[in-house]
Amino acid sequence: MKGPEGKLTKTKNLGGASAQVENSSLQKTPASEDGGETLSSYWLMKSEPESRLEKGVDVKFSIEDLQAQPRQTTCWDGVRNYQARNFLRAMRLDEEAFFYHSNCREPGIAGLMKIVKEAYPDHTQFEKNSPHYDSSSKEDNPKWSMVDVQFVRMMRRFIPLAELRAHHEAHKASGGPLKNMALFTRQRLSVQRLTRGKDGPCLWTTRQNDCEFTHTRW
DNA sequence: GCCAACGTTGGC
DNA sequence: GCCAACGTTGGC
Repeated sequence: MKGPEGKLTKTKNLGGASAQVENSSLQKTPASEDGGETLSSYWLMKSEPESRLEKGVDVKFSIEDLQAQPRQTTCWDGVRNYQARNFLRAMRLDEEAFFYHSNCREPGIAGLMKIVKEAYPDHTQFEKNSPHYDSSSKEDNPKWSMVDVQFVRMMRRFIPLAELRAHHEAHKASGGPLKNMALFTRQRLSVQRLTRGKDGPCLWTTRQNDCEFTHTRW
């Protein structure tokens, strides 16, 4: 597939040089003005980019795999942890999520995607041959949810785990924005919210920069 | 409700 | 492939 619509999200050359926002207060998010009650969030979601069999099924799903999907969109199935599930349910349309590669040779943030459908029941919980089948979940009261995500773009530069950790460690001492980053404080959580500092989320994107927190840029 | 056993996650 | 971290299960 990857036919006509592929261009939407790839190699955007619009805007490019003209945007000259500086730190903080930039990037208003496409927030629909609904009384301003809900601040939009950024998220981090983990997936394994290298092949691994789980109940005979390969669970590999890299950001390249997302990019190769029809309309570059997929459902994010298989989350079986309550805290992670609750974050899925808190996600709102058009919010952005960092795609994190885990359990692989080079762990780190590979790219960006956005939420294109809010939480609905994860059908794989009812599929007996799914690696994520849950016999305790009933169709009339599903336990597990998923969202649909769409590829936005690759990071201009891959951000390795080691680099995130170095910032996290430094911020633990300095009180910086990544001091409580769930990647390190909630080690096995596969869906995470990036917490807000007073100027915004601890980690987010801008038009000019792939990824930044407060005044540090990647 | 405690907590040991167990299973999974995920870096290294 | 090892193994530490940690969430879940289930006996009591």
